[in-house]
Amino acid sequence: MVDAGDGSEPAAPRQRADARRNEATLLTAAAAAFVASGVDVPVRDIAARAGVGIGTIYRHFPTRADLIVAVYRHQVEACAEAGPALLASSSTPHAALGSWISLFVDFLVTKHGLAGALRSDKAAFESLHAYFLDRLVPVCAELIDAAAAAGEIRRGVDAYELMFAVGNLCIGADSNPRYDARRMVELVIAGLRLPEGDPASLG
Amino acid sequence: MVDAGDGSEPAAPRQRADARRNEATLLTAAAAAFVASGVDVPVRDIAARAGVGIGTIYRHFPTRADLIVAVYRHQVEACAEAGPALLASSSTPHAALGSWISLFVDFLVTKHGLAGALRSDKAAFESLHAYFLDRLVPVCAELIDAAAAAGEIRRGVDAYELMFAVGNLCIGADSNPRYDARRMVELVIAGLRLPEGDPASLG
DNA sequence: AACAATACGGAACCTGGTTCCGTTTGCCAA
DNA sequence: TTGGCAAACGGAACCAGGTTCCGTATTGTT
Repeated sequence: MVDAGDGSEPAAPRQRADARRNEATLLTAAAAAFVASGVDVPVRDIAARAGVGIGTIYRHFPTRADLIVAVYRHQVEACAEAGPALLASSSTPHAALGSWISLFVDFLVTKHGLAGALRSDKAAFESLHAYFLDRLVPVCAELIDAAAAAGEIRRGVDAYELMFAVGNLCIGADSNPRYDARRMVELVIAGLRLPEGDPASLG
Repeated sequence: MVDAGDGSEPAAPRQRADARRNEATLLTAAAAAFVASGVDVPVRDIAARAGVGIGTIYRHFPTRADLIVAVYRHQVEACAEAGPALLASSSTPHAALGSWISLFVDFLVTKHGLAGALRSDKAAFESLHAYFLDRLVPVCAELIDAAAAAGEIRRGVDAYELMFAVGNLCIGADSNPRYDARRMVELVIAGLRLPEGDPASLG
């Protein structure tokens, strides 16, 4: 959507070679730092790891959220794309929804602190939140609609709300051996099912 | 229960009058500050509000968690005590569990940022986390056991895990009009129910 | 080779938590 | 009532981590 129309990358008013190099270096350094110390790792540490100054990191990634998004973009995209695929290949829409959410949960819990960062109220993380939501909520909505249309789950479930809830459930899932986010998310997914013989108990 | 046996307060090697006064002042100031700016309000703000120095606040409440616990102790106690009462007065254990969780959720979502603080990985919040859990997990376990014994919910649900999950679901519930934690928690509680036509899934 | 634009580094600054110590205050005993 | 001392106070100072800013170095072009 930023593309000017030519071949590959867009309106970039040509970037200097060292800049491009540094950006790549930073990306790998950040990825490594995130794995080693979580997404809350101090900016200075990432800069040091990449062998660049603090200024450089801020020039390329004005907010920490930009850096996180850049590092995980591939995986988020993959997750988004898996939605329709699962819908096509699963036995039922509800099964597809379950598998897809499970994919998302796996992604989140394996990134130290990412779920927590998503929920931070710092303005800097706003765009991180927004990116995840923009990309994944529509996919989730599609799955929910399909399951609802098939009569497998209750109606009126909001995709945004569900994604938000799942994200929340993943907080602290790493770092706490007594808490298994997957199990709790499963409970939510189970709760979506229509009560089989008891429609009256719905709110 | 902490009382040594004499009249009122126990082994306190007598506290100076001004100290006692300041502690009370701080408690009210903190409560007000929490309401106004959330539990993350800067320590300096609380001190200013109470008209005392920063040192004083740290002397009385070495960590922010201590302050939070002190401010909300009454409500946590009340919640804990409501457990057995609900079990006695509700039509079914599962209903009691639902009502009790709902009580807890109402408590959490009305305290700006408290749910988030509970999940902070800062060491200072460790004791906050511990207090909530120590006090409420046993109550929750009792309700779960009763419901399981009555055959209303699946077996093997861990009280700690459930409380953790519910706490997580409350994060961001204030401050985000599009997210209703109560609804999501209800989903979890619904998910606890035994699949009605599927006795094979019983533990 | 020289110049302008671009990018870099990191010192400096800001915010907020935490510590420390010189000063003040309350309490008791003489 | 007063002298003395431990308790308590206040807030400056320190630390950590994020963010800004600007003098310097690098790139690429003419």
